[in-house]
Amino acid sequence: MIKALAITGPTASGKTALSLNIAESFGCEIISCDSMQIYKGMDIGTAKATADEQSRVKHHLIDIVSPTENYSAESYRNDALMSAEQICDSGMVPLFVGGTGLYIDTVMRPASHASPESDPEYRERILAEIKTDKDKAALWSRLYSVDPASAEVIHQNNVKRVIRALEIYEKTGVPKSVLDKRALEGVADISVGMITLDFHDRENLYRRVDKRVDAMMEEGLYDEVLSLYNADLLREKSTAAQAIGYKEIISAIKGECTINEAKEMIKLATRRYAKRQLTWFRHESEAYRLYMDREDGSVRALKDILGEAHAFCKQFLSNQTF
RNA sequence: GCCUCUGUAGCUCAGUUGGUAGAGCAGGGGACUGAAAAUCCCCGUGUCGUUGGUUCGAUUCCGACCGGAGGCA
Repeated sequence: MIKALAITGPTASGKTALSLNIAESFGCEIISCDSMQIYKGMDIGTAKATADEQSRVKHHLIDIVSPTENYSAESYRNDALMSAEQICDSGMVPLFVGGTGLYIDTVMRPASHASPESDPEYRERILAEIKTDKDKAALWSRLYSVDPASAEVIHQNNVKRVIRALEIYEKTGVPKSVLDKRALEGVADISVGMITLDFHDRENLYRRVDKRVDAMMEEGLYDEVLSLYNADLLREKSTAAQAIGYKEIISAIKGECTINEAKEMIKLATRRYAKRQLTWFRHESEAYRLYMDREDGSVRALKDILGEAHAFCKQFLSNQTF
């Protein structure tokens, strides 16, 4: 059983700074838990730890694939567990840091279940047929006839999920709902002590988001996207090209909007993303909630935040029973 | 100074032939098991600028006043 720490929370909440401090204090190596920082060359827009910061603490799962490649939650699970084992073998503590809720959850799940790999061609083929609401309803009915339990929990407009559930049934002959149930039976290989960052006053978070986007623009986000785009690394339907900060700048490059408009759209999209992340981490009931501001919304001293985080990590790492 | 248009949800605006109102965006809540920074679901009471008048009843008609835009002097 591997014991690991984790720091999660919405974008711009202060995960990186906290993680460096914790890593240096508790002898950790960091495993990034971020679906976009895996891509090479996407540095400014994904707010990767700087080269300097990465030299202070070893980081894993950053810059591991080209923006043109496909990656997935399950690839992440495999890579992350492998990294965690390596880190433990070298006598260090794995520290997961990032805001991709699905990714951190895959790590904490019981052993990988036998769902088939996703098939981009299958998706494309089905997606191409879906034009109207009627098509969506028909697709959903198709799922209902083979896997009613999944159909009932997936809205018919959520075409991506409907397709995935159908794909699983057609490749394995077993409904997704059955596979999911089986997956719950195992035992996780890893025990994670998770801190999730939160704010009493959401405006405090939104202000940090705005400031960060301004900073990214000053650091040269436009040029970063432009050179990736010119090198044909941000292709239309790829996951990387859908990243916040990248898709908006691509629009500006194509002349669909001004740079300033792109900047405002990035701020808006980032705020909405942060909100979704808050929703995700709220259901992380085991996690320790660490507030970055006081209850009245005023600023909280950094040393208080660090003190609270240290206390949690110390307690978790010394606890022998789970 | 006079004339015309305009003032409705945080923003942009519909609408009510007089029976107290609704969209988009923003915002809030939620879901999430191999695309996840993606994808999807749910949520709209606001002195209808103020104040008089007509009316059983006005946000809707009339007057005055106060904002805003334009035109003529």
